[in-house]
Amino acid sequence: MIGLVDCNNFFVSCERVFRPELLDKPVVVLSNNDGCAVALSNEAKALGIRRGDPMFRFKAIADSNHVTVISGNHRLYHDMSQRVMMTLRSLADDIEIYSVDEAFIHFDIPPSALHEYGVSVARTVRRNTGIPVSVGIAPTKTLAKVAARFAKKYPGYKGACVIDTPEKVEKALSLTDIADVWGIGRRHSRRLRQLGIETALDFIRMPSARVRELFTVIGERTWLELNGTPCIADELTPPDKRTITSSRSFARDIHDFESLRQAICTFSTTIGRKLREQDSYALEIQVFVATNRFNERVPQYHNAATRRLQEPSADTPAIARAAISALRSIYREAYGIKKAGLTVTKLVSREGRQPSLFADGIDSARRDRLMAAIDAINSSPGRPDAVQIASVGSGLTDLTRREHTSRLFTTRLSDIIAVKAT
DNA sequence: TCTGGGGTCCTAGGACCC
DNA sequence: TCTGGGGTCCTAGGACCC
Repeated sequence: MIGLVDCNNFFVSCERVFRPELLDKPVVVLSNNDGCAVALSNEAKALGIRRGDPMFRFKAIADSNHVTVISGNHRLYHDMSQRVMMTLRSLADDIEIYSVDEAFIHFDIPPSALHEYGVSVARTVRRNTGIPVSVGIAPTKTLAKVAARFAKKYPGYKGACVIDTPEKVEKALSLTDIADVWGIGRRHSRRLRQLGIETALDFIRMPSARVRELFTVIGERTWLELNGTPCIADELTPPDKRTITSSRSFARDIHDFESLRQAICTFSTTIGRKLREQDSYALEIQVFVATNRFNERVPQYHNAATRRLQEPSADTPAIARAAISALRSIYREAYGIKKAGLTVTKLVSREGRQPSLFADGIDSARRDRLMAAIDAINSSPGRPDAVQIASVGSGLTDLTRREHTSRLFTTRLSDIIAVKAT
């Protein structure tokens, strides 16, 4: 048996830990630029606001219902995530971190004690971190996801639902809409509905060959998992990323090259740090720019350019230089750019790094030491951006909008809440 | 006026090899 | 007039996830 632990309304719950006055109130956490709803409390969902809705469209509802809207504070959420995962590690034999708010847990518990175990996991995470979670326990990961949905939906489960018999599988799948199955997205669920498949139970009764024909081996894997055959491998140590992207939409259309250049340098800084964190080196970079696809009144332009680095690199200035060169080749004065980004690809490990025959004058060992020194300074508490490359300039601060910020309750000394005023 | 960011995997088709 | 068989690698596009 495997367990799935899923944090309820995670970003909203993080904010509520430090602002308990928001409990039982409608709360929405926004994406970059305060653009879209990315997390909602149950009370906000009940008002009809949906994940992904743009703010300008639900603003009237939010204003008239006293909805608290908060700009995303991802450093806080990341820190809270680590606290949740640390607690899970103490409760399970092994954990697989699946996303910022979800983890699979492995354990050795007798069948009769599974529900009690799940309840205690939920209770302990809540007590240690303040974050409410739902626990699903079942023979496969996809079924554990189904179980966790029931645990979240029905308070009677006390936070944990176990699916451990064929009868329970059948009951649960008959009550699960096909669109709510992990691995079945919008397109596939629409296709399945056209074929008369409404529930997960209808789906597992299809012939597997038919499923494979329609949805390839991925769909077949979901079918097998729902039928009780585990097909999703355990990943106890997460594999290195194969591509790394940093990108942003801007609050307005950007018409000057200099602002874009500073944005690209900021993306290079983020990507350089992430490459070094996993000890990878990139051989290729791609820059893209795009106009506002929602605004039909402005001329549209999308373009991307690729550069190959002289040798595999995790050196922020080297990446930034190549990225600026690529940006220059696709920048067109006539267009207002709404979104831009940088991706590094063809990543290799330290051992796989082959120096260039022609890269004269690059002392990569020296550059590595410089980057390591910068990373060491920037990772000291409270100073994430202490040392920057100068070409970052003012970075993204003037280009993006955050009007409803919350505090860095857990990572900045001056933001820690006072329990009692002195 | 205002619409997010970061990933993975699979497949088909083209280029190329012997 | 008639034009093979078997393979790899890469990329773009489409699907999915959080």
